[in-house]
Amino acid sequence: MRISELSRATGVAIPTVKYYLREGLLARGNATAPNQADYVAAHAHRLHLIRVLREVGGLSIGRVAAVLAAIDDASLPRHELFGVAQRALAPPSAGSASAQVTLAEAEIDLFLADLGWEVSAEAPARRSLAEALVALRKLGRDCGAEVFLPHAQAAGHIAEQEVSGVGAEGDRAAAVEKLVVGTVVFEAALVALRRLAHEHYSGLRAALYTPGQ
Amino acid sequence: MRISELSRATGVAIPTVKYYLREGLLARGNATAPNQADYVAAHAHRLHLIRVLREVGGLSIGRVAAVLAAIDDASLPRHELFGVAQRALAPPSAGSASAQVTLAEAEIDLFLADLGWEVSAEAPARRSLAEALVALRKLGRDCGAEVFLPHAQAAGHIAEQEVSGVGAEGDRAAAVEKLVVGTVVFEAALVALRRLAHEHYSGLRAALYTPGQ
DNA sequence: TATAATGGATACTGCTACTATCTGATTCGG
DNA sequence: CCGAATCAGATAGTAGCAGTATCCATTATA
Repeated sequence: MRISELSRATGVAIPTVKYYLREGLLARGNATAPNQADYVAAHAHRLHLIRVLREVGGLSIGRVAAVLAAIDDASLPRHELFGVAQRALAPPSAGSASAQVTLAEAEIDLFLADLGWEVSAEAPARRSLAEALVALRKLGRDCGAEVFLPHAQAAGHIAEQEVSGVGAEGDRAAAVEKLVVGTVVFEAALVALRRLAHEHYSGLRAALYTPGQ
Repeated sequence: MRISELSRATGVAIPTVKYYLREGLLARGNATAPNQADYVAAHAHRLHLIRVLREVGGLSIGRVAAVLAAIDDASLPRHELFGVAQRALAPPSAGSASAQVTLAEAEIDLFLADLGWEVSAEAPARRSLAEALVALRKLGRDCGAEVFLPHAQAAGHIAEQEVSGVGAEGDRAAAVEKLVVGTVVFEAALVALRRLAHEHYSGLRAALYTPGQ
């Protein structure tokens, strides 16, 4: 497969493919001549993965690179895959937290302890949750971490099912990829479904179908 | 309150405040002299809202502007608020869908019908969900819309509680704002909680605490 | 009154994610 | 076997976004 076929097969423009090659996201094809290289199905798959992470997951190219590095790193022990994948997927938390956020993080820790959840102190999602709490307060809602209880229960439900569904089968790289794709794609799906459910449970369907009223 | 006090009170740099003024996200202060304007608490609140939508919600300035326009539009009837807010918050869906996505959308419609959910055909989240399904397929997972069933149930649960919690009290603008903030902030919280739950339910805590092994 | 800060306009910057162009092979249709 | 098209790779350029910086003629302040 030459670059133009790869491009056609995946729907990614040739200059973009070249850009990914330059950035090291995509391995170079097997060179058969100074200006001829052979790409195989694995290249097309990798290209699809890159695009899904970018477009569905909204990851930057740099973050995609980190995720791919985790997928490719054969030295990672299996039991660390989940953590590494999560860290690679996490948004680049803005350096040091404000005092408000640090305070909120402590509240979040208590909340998680009440739930019986054990998470590492470095989990990026801890910070995100604290920031969400601070956001609510800045906007005048005087609430504690317990506002998140319904969401925590729902999240716990899904996560339990998802984790049990990820078997140990397949090779290591395939397993990390599955983890990453699951995290990213089902997150997008969950968010979309919540919004659809909002629409359903609020009574706005009629309003949307008859916008004139 | 002068601009420097507004800046200090909210933690937003003065040039950034000026940028928001230029873009019309923030109303100008009441001018008391050619180079003196008075800002009030409402300005600080609006500034906080802008930052939350940007940083927690990840919205672009353009999208923030659309959301604020919906909040400020006094002519919107109350029963359309939810729909308008959702549309304003939605990511700018890339024009026309591919054939694959269009096909997936039909499957999603069936899936939603099976759930008994009634959503408008223009709901942007429908497209997002279809795109998630297409992403899974591009990566070699041969699955139907029913893979989303657990997520749909969880999303339904939360949405039901959230919708029932949003009363009709307060003035109209405050109500839309609450809707928007709830959608954005609890979405971020839900996503963070899912990741934390992943960490808890997979057995990776020990691995993270003793990374050397 | 000297110094600093203000509001507003205009111009500039840094970053990201591509695009475009160039070059010297190489392949392919006739 | 020849000329047009295509190729891989390198280098340079672009568009858009979200601020930043600078300038100006005031106005507040020590």
